[in-house]
Amino acid sequence: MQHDGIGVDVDAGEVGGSDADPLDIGAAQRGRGQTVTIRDVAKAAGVSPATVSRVMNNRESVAPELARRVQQTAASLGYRPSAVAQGLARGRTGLVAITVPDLGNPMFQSVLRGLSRAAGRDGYRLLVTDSHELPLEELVLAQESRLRADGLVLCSPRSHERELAELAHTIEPFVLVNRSVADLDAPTVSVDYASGMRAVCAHLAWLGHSRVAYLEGPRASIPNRERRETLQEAAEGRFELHVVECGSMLEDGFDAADRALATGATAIVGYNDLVALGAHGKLNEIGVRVPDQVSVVGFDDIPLSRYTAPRLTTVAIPQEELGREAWQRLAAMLRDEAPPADVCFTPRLEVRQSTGPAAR
Amino acid sequence: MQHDGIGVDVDAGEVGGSDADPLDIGAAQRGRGQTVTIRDVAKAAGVSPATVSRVMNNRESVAPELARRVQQTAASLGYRPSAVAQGLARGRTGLVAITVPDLGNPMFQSVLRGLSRAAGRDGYRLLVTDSHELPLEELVLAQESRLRADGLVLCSPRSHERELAELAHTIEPFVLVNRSVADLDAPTVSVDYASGMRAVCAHLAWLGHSRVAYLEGPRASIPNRERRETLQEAAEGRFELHVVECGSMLEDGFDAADRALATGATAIVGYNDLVALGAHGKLNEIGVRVPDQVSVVGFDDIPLSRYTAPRLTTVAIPQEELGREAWQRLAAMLRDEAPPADVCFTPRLEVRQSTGPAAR
DNA sequence: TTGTATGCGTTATCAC
DNA sequence: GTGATAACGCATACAA
Repeated sequence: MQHDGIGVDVDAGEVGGSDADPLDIGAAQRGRGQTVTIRDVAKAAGVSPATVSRVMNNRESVAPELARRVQQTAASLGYRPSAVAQGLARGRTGLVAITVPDLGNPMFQSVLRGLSRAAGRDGYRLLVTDSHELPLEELVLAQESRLRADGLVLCSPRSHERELAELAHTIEPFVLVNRSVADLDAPTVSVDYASGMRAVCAHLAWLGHSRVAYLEGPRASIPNRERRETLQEAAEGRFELHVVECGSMLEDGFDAADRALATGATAIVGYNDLVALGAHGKLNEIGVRVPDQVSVVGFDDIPLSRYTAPRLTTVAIPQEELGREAWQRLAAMLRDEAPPADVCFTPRLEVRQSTGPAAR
Repeated sequence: MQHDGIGVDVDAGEVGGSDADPLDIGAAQRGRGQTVTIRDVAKAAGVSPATVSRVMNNRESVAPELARRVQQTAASLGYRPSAVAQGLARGRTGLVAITVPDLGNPMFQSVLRGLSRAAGRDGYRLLVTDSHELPLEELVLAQESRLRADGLVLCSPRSHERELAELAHTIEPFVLVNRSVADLDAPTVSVDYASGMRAVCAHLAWLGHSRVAYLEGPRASIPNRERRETLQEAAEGRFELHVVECGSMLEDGFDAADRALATGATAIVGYNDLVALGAHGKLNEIGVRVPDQVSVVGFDDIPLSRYTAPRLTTVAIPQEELGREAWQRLAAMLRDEAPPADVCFTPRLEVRQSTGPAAR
């Protein structure tokens, strides 16, 4: 702020700078930052830009002593290579993009963390995009962020298969998390939701529940469809299932709780933990005791579900591992290698305190 | 994460990997993607690259008909401008970096969302970095991400004043959220935590609590210091205050609850909502009733605190607004304008169900 | 209105 | 080992 001259003209006409000002050597003609370029360092150190580049990248072929000198002048000038220019020259940005339906959902955060850690170890940074559960924006955002990154992780994409398949080539290389798409040979990391949901069913049936409400997730969500359908199948002959429109967020669950109760259900299964917790919040507010009067089940096992009162019974999925596995595949593709085979995790039912025998 | 220098990237040696492929002559020599460049479009449309550029950027000075033709050939070729090249040529990337101490904290997510929405409206995307509450990594990460973006938002920085001031010029332009730094004229968006904490004090005193435990946040956290000190001052003559080491996450609160109880406190104040909820989880587990036996107070008012059982009494801070205001200032700087004056929000005590009269 | 020629900051391919 | 120099893909003064 204080260093560089006040009011450096936005678009100084300096370009032709034939007048070599000793102080202001060919400075950037645009914007703030008195950008120190590789050339400035080269000039100051009395070497060629190529050599400076070699030194900065620890290329072996530089005389040790020269290297030190260059490093010193670089440091003294405060030289910092432009990531953008490097990106252009190298053909890679060192960035990996990821789009999620809702950054506010702890489940996606965990995936993010897994990805971030794994990619970070390889020197990659994350470009995060939140599509706000909007299928239409999703691919646009994905395309756009892919443009600034070397690869993309599509987390729980809500887009239609057709559009996804159509635009696939524009976001390549990418890997799918939480969803597989026919006609697409993109590496996929998924979870066997059906198995998890069947476990929930068995659990509730065993507890004697004869009427269950499912708080349905966003219509565009494939995991929701899989969970709902599995629930419907598995409910057959065990209990009556009522599907209640809901959503994916706390508020949605809160708002849907009434409708769930109206079905006479003694157990409520949420599309995810947030929805389940939202519903539980409502039950608490209107004095319905959990699990004495009504049982509540979530899905995902976000960190918080372990700390609520009562602790939430839920289906645990290996969230960080999803991120790690996704990176493993993307990294392979970035190296022009064949990615590891698709993987599908089997979730585990985490029985805690929010479920109990059916009230009678 | 790795320090810079060695092992900059795993695949450094690979670059030269594939040699001249007879198929993609003159095309990008590296990696996948048979990149369609502006030149290809120009050639195919029979115009100059400059014209294509004008068309792509909606410059007025192109004949309507020509423009359409160019657009069509561009579309048919599947041309998509390289964001990296644009960044280099324009001198701006369209990216804004933000570093937060913990992406897993809903409080920061809300700030993120506010920033994302505001910046998004101006065509900017977010480059998010999580410093994992590590003061040492923080600035390194910030510098690095700043290099790929046009500006930076430092959210609740944990770094020492000195280092921050020293490296300030390397991350400019930037704005501070949740912390002001003397000797630094960076635009700042903050919250008057002291006022919020005093409200908590008054509330607890009024409820008759004579012994209170504060679950302290990370040592490097300035907000923690401010909250703790305010609490200590305001406690004078009203109640006995015990400061308990804790942290910033759910687990930390859970683990610290025992120690808080051991002080004989009838009220527990958490550094933030997560910690408070974690502690509450523990209380629930060991059968201590909230608020009948022990009151619990949080800080931040994350969305979830409204849905817990009992609903959490907490200090509400305008999270999304922090993000919005931050962008307003950064945007101004990016336009070479003077940023709006610093702003400091006054939080509001949100009295809910987790606090009650002192148990006696 | 359109084309030409540079520049953006680095990397990489050559020669030397 | 080191130094010119051509990409990298796009934007933009300037000339036409």
